[in-house]
Amino acid sequence: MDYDFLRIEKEWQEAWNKDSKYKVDEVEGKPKFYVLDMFPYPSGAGLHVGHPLGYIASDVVARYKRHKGFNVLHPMGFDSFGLPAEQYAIQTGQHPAVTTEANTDRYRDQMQKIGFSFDWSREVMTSDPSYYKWTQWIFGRLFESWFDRDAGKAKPLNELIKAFDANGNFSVNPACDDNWWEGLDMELFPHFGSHFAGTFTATDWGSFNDAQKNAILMQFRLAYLADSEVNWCPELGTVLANDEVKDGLSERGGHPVEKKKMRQWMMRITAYAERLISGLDDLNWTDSIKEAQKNWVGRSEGAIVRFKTSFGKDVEVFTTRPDTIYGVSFMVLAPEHELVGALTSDENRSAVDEYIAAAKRKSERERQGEKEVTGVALGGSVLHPLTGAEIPVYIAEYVLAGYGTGAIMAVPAGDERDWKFAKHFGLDIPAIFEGVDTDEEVCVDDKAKLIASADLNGLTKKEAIPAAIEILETCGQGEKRVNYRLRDAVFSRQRYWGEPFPICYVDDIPQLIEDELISLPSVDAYLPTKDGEPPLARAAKDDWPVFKGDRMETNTMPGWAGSSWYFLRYMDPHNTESFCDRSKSDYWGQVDLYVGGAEHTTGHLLYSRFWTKFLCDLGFIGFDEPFKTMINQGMILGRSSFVYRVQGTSQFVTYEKRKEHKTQRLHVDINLVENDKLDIEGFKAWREEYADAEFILGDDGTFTCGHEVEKMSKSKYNVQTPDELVEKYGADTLRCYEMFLGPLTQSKPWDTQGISGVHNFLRKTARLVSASEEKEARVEELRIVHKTIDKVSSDLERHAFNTVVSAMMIAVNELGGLKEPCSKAALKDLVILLSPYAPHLAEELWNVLGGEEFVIEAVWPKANSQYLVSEKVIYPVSFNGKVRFKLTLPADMPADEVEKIAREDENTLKQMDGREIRKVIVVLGRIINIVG
RNA sequence: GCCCGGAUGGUGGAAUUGGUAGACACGUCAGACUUAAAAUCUGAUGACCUCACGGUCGUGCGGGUUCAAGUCCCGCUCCGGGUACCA
Repeated sequence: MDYDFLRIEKEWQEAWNKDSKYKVDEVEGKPKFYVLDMFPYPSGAGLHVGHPLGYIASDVVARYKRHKGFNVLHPMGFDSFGLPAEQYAIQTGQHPAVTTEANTDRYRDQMQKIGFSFDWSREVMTSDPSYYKWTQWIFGRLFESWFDRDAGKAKPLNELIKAFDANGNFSVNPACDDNWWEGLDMELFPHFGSHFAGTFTATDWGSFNDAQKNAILMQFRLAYLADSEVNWCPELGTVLANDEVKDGLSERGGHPVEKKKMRQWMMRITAYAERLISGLDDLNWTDSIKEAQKNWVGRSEGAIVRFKTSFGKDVEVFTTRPDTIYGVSFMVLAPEHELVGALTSDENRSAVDEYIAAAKRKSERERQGEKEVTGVALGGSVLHPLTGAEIPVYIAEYVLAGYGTGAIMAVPAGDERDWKFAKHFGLDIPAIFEGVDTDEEVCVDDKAKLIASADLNGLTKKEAIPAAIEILETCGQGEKRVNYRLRDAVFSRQRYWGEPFPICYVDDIPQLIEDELISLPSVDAYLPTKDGEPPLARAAKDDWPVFKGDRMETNTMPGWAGSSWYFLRYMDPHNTESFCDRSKSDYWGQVDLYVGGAEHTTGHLLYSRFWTKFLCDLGFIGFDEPFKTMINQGMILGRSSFVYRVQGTSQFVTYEKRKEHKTQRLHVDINLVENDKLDIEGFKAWREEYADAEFILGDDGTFTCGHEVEKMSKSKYNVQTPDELVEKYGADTLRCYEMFLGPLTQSKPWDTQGISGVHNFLRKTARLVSASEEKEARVEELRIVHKTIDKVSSDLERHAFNTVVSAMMIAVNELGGLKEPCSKAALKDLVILLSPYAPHLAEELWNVLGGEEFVIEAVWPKANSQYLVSEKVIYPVSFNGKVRFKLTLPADMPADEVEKIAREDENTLKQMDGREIRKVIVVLGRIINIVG
């Protein structure tokens, strides 16, 4: 039988579609399994072979779980809001929705050709109004909620208002910024004065007008407005991400970028900091991802310490080592710290200003990477809270404004960086550790006992920390504090192609527009306005589908808004009454297996967890972690091919002889190369300049290309799309090959050299089946098949996708090596094993073997242990660990008998050569080791 | 700088709990079939020494534990990813 994969794949895809084989519904009583893939952004370039890697793995699992009797939810959709479509719209004027649709069509088509078992009836698209209506709705819930620190969960805002009505803010503990009242516009509260410290009574609250109440409530909402510093590029009229800024200029166009405070929507993810850490415990994720998330949240325990100044304002520092407070000899502020100006003396001012300006020009990254010790003294000083000593104040890049309080107390004796700083500037290093000469080296020993530290003398770090905090609390100069690195997330974007906010303003007070879809208004251009307003500001009142209040919010939501909850929408994609009916989310529950890249560790995965926890707190769903088990697939790198041109000529020299000439290495399109041999005619036709190329061939008359593993990119001509491979070898081959390449989690080069081996395996399988006969299965066939069932099943359970393919290859080789043709009965089980990997061929072969219905619905075979045990064991006999010969013995022979036979074997006598056997180790069924 | 991965033949990789290192596949070489080619099939293929039998070395490097180490421990090197000098 010829393996006509094109016909087979087309036919069976049509057959499955006709019967809607992959459409699922909730079935009470049937166990569910939810397999989710990374949400793709449909770019104009289409899928390349790296994309399907994870999709194939998840599809294999989905199919396997169906065979095992699970009701499998395996959906696909598109994260279709995004910058490239907007960029294209700016250039061409074409509405991004048009581009997006064309791109999603291409993606869908490509995926369908690979034969994924997605339930396409559940497809969602974040840019579809019927989807983003619910993204807006979730935003609305966040806007109308606060986080109760005492209860550790989010609650509706009206509960907070009730509490304010009853007791002011004395009996509630809502999550908010430190010194939240500093975020208020004090002009709104003329009667508060400068001593207002954030407490108000029920009477106060009752006396507030709407604007005042709103301003206060804004400090506690989970979605709130605040001034946030951004990279503003006036020329582009837009805000840039950190990595879009290089040396203070925009990467695109090289325009100046300035720091600017802008009123932005924010998400209070910090309220969930603790739960984002503790929730990791129950997840089946790799330790490295959990670690990265923990580090990102960055919990550290320590204390706030206040240092007095001469002008009445304290400088607060956060420290994890309050025990070393008597070792403080100077203080360092971030260059951006608000008190820098007040602490700077006149004679130091110009040096300070210069340092600040230099720091400002550097990106955050550059500042972090700086190894040199830099800083400058302000001239001013603060008072030590316990000793009253004058502490000089510096600014330095290594102190970041965004972490802690943006100020540190420096203890050079006990901190590496502070020590280097002190040495560099010749500052005091007070000795505070017993027996350590901290003038010579910094002390990092946690067991070191404190000296010269008053009441803390003789204590170790562990004992002294609580003691120090107590001292500070007693004198009112500080208190215990848990600090997080995590910052609230900016949720506004000055873009067109994103979700509009369901917000309008009345007298500058934001109002939530409930129960109405705010779809994107049409605009005349997708650029910011001349005044730097976002593109939506171009829409006139009539352009808006809904226009309320004085003006509409003109920012849009960021890319992660829609992708933070898509896994929920898949459960109930067409619901017009709710984002997802509770009965559906109760049935499908958490995602049982998520296959995605590690690049989303600190973005998408954190935001999804945040939204899931929030929706759970309000009772909209019944679980508070989205992804129970996660596998992170590795990157697929490209394998570039090169030709060598003799310099200054149009002569090209084959790889082996390239050193005989002075050559230039040029990328050549990998489509013109097979097994490193160049298609010379194709090469000549590739580009006009090569039409007259001459070739210095190898001794075998062929032209060999060089190669290198690089990132896949258009400019390197090494992009491999799945389409060509599907056409050339078939989807089943592509699927098997991507799995066969190696462990899913590892990055690896894409190299089509090995694909023929996998294709061959499928062809051999087809041949084996077509040669099979209707007869009873023989024991030797059953041994092979059942061994394979056992191996494939256990490998799939531990997600070892690559070794499954090897195991099936071995089975086919062994069955093919038998003297007689195989029985159809034995092959049927094998074809079921094959079906998750090569569903089309499996379906075809199942049909040939006379299988009932569809193979994709067949019950997964069970390995019969009767065929797994063998009567004999081949023992390798080693001497001092080196294998010398083999002994075939009955499998049930007891250890002492095995040892006896091994001792007496003539090979043993020969190996020992008269020496005495000191010891014999027998591991039953495994190995014999003789020590002598 | 810090954190997390990784390093096994010419290549991708296998070795699941410390127990025969190199499964499976590619590539290469040789052979069969063929007028020839393609396709297919068979065999060889870690390095070195040896006609052979056989032996020595061998999982990035240096040590260690063990009857036995790719696997465990200590110290390095190089590569990849993440990143925030996190006080």
